[in-house]
Amino acid sequence: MKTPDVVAALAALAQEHRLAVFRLLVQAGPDGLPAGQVAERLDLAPNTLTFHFDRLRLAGLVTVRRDGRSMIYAAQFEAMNALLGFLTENCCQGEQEKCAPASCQPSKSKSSRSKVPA
Amino acid sequence: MKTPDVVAALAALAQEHRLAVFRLLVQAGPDGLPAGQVAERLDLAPNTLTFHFDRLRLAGLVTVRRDGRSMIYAAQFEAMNALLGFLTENCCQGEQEKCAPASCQPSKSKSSRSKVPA
DNA sequence: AGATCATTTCAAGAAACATTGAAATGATCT
DNA sequence: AGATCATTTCAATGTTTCTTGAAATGATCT
Repeated sequence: MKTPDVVAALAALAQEHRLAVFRLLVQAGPDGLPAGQVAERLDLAPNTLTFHFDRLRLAGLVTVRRDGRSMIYAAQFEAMNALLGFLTENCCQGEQEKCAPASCQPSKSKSSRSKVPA
Repeated sequence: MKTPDVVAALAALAQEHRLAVFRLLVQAGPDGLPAGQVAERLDLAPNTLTFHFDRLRLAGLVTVRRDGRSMIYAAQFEAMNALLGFLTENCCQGEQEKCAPASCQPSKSKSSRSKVPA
C-alpha cells in the first residue's frame, strides 16, 4: 500500500458517519448490508449515505453489488488490513518483536455459505 | 479512546504532509525532532509546518517542548497505539484469536538516556 | 404500462482545510 | 541594547467537504 492510498483510506475513515458505516459493515461481515438498512440503523439520509459510501468505495474500503433493487455494501477486509499494516510498519524500527502485526478477520458469516469470501 | 478522538486522530493523519511528519517523528523516537529539521527534511514552509504540527498536537498524536530557540516535536506513541487498538477492536467479532493486537514501540533512543520515555 | 420502492445524481450553499506572505514572538549572541 | 535565528501568528485566498432538496434511474409488482 502506497502513501497516497493510505492517505485516501485514512481520509475515508476520518469522518464520524463514515467511520460508523465502516464499523457497521465490518460487524456485518463479508455478506455486507443493503444501503437502506445502513441508513436506517445510523439514521442517515439516503443521498448523504450514497455520498459517504462513494468515498469509502473510492478508498477501496468497501465494495458494492446489486441485489434486486437493493445495493449491498460490504467491508473490504484486505484493504483494512493493508492500512493497519502500513501504520504498524512505520512503527517498530529496531524492536520488531514488540510490534505484533495487526490484522482484521471478518466475523463468521451468519447466512448461507458466502460466495468466495476471500 | 472514544469515537470523536478516533475521528480526530484519523483526520490528523489523513493528509500527505502530516502523515509524513508523523512517520518521521515515529522513526525519530521519543526524543523527537526540532521543527526546523522536520521542515528541512520534508521541504515544508515553516509556517505551513506549524499549522500541521498544531493539528497533530490537537489530535494528541505529538507533543512539543522548547529547547533553546528550537521547538522539539515528538510522536505520542500511546495515542498511536490507542488508535490501532480502536481500529482492530471493531474488527474481530467472533474470531478474536485471529486478530493480533497492534502496537507501536518507539525505536531505541539514540542519544543519551531519555527523560522518562513512558 | 403504470405504480412503487431503493438508491443515485445533480446543483447549491455553508463550513472546514491547506497554503502563502508579511509581521510578530522569544531565545541567544555580541 | 541591537542583531540574528527558529518558530509562530495573522489575514487572505482557493479548494475541498458535507449536507439538503428535488429530480432521475433501475428493478419489481400488478
